Amino acid sequence: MPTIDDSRSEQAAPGPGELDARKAAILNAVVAEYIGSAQPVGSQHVVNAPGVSVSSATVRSDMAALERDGFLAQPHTSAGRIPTDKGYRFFVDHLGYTGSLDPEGRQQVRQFFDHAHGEIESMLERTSGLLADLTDCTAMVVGPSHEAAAIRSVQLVRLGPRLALLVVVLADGAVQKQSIEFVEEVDENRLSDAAARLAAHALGVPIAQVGPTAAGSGDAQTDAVVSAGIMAMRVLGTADGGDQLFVGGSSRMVAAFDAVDTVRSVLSILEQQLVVVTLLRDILETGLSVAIGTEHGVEPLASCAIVVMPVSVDGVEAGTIGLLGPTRMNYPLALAAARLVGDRLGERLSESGR
Amino acid sequence: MPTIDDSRSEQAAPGPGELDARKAAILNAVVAEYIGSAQPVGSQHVVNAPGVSVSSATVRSDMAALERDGFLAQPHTSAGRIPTDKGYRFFVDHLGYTGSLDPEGRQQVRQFFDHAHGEIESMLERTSGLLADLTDCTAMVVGPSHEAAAIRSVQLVRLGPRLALLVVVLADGAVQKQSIEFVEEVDENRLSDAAARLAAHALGVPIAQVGPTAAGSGDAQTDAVVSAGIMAMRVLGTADGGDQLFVGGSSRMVAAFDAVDTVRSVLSILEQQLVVVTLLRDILETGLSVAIGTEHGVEPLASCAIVVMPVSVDGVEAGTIGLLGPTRMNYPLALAAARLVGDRLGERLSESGR
DNA sequence: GTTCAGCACTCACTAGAGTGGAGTGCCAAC
DNA sequence: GTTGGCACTCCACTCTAGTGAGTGCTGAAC
Repeated sequence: MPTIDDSRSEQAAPGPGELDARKAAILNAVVAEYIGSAQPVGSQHVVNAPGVSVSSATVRSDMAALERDGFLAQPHTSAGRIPTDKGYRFFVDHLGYTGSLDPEGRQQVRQFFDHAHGEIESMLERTSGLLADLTDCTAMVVGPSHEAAAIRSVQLVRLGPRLALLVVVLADGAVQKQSIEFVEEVDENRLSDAAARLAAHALGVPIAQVGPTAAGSGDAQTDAVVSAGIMAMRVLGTADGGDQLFVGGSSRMVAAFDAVDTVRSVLSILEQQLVVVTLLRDILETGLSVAIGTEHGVEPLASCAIVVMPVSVDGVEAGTIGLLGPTRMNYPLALAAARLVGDRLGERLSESGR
Repeated sequence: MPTIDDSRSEQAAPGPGELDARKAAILNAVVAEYIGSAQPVGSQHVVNAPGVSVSSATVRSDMAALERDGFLAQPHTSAGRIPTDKGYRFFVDHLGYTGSLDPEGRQQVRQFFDHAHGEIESMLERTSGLLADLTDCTAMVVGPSHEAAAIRSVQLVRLGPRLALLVVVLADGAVQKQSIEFVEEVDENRLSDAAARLAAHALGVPIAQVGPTAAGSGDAQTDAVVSAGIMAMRVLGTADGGDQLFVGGSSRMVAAFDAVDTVRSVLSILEQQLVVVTLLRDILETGLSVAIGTEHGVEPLASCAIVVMPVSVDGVEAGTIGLLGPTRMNYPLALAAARLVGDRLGERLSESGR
């Protein structure tokens, strides 16, 4: 459909939803400036941008066209333009260069991962802080899902006469627990018998695929303990409890909006783990790496944009990184930071256990 | 200096730092109204308060005296008065009735603990949400310290040729883990030997009191694993990692202050686990249950007040509840909520394991 | 000497008028 | 299609009263 024309620039023929090269340049310039200044951008500010070598009058007529097409909006007549969600969308879709972080940022990331230590949870927590620092956004880090991790150890630890703790260790180093209450006292022998049978039933099996029943032993009480243990494992295997969320730099949302109500509702969303985890997963599933405005469907975040980046551990998409900011966030920076940190984090998580 | 007069009311002789009955009533009325309205309180608003049956002119002269003594302040001449930190301090110190929650609140607490279930972490997390709901403050819940809990189980789970995970289960149901990396490959026998010796060394001992060394076995590699395991346990036993903090309702700080900067700095404090935990501990140690303004010494929280309440598990102070709000927070409500929820939570944590 | 009505005064807050300036849309000329 | 010029729009800011809640002071009453 696009025809090659004779122009010296790579001016694509504007198809539906497309823009000619100059309009695209103007739109990009408006978005870039608005991201920096948060002020409506006038035609005069754009004339010197690369790809725009025309007068301000021409820019104005192009801007009017961009407004007609829904890429820009005017707060009021006689004000400059601000991008619409559609405008931001075009901007991120046409980010030509896959930008990389500035040297200081790369240095910071390198230092972080050189000195990173400790258990996975604390590392993810600190990663969220790093990302928030780099991008001035709120960072969300979802830990690797344990669904696929094989069970390495199953143990029943007595806590009281009728209470025990099921402790499951997974191949990826995660430890999960679930307390089990018995209807009647269980003696030591039966408990260790049950533990042995649970181990036999579940060792090597991914936690999400633990079967519902195991062969009976003849002893009713032991059987009861075993089936309680299996039930507990199946509870652990369901997704809800498995995903850990770490949110860093939520205070950075305070300065992002003028309206106090907006800040408040955004922060309360961030307090709801399940909502955030689901949101990130949904965005990832649609194949996007950026969700702008209402694209994700969570209404209180309508004035926000979210950058998501999967984290691959041993080649499998395991965790997720998310960056939350106002729609006028610095997309190139956010994307670059998410990509770099995501890659490094994935490498780091892959190599542990070698 | 102050003389006892013939008054029919139980006017106490105002000692140093004390106030006569009417001034106290006026101060309390000002604080109470300011908490509700967040507006400077004029003399006219106070004349009908209990204990103040004088004209506004008299109230004015008393207010002037209260201002001289540092209990009240004026934003500017010809404005009403607002309480100073000292004024709030007097107010909370003389809260006559140990108020209790309103019926709906009590109902909410009852329902919560009737339906509370799941592991301790998620319960504490949800408790922080409950407290935030009840008081409209930000709630902080510090989980029971595990220092005194005896070790019930020690296990070494292999994750890789040179990597194992130390899993320690404590009597209170907590599970802690620490990964251990070996300099050379360790075979299965040595690993289980080491695990057995670690268990023998540590079982029944509180995690914070695990001894530094255990008897050697003669086999150098096993000894190395054992001592690595002991080291790991001692790391787990140090306080830092042990205290878990759950913060709920941080979005409620947004509306508490006019200044965006204040909100931002308060929220960034809340992101620093260690700072918050230390802060709560410090306040508790001074014996206060309320720290107002600068009393706690954390500068960014100078316009905040903090209500703390220890949580007793089995008669021992184990966890802590904290409520953070602006200095003009609703102290009676916050104190009542913290006390009730703290008590119920303590009961709940005590009974588990029976 | 404590209380109180009266009074003059203070000062944030609000509304309205005026002004400057950034920005637009339109148009005729190139 | 592009451009300089021009009239117009409208926000943001300043300035100026006017308003009203609230104060401090004073002198008289109890």
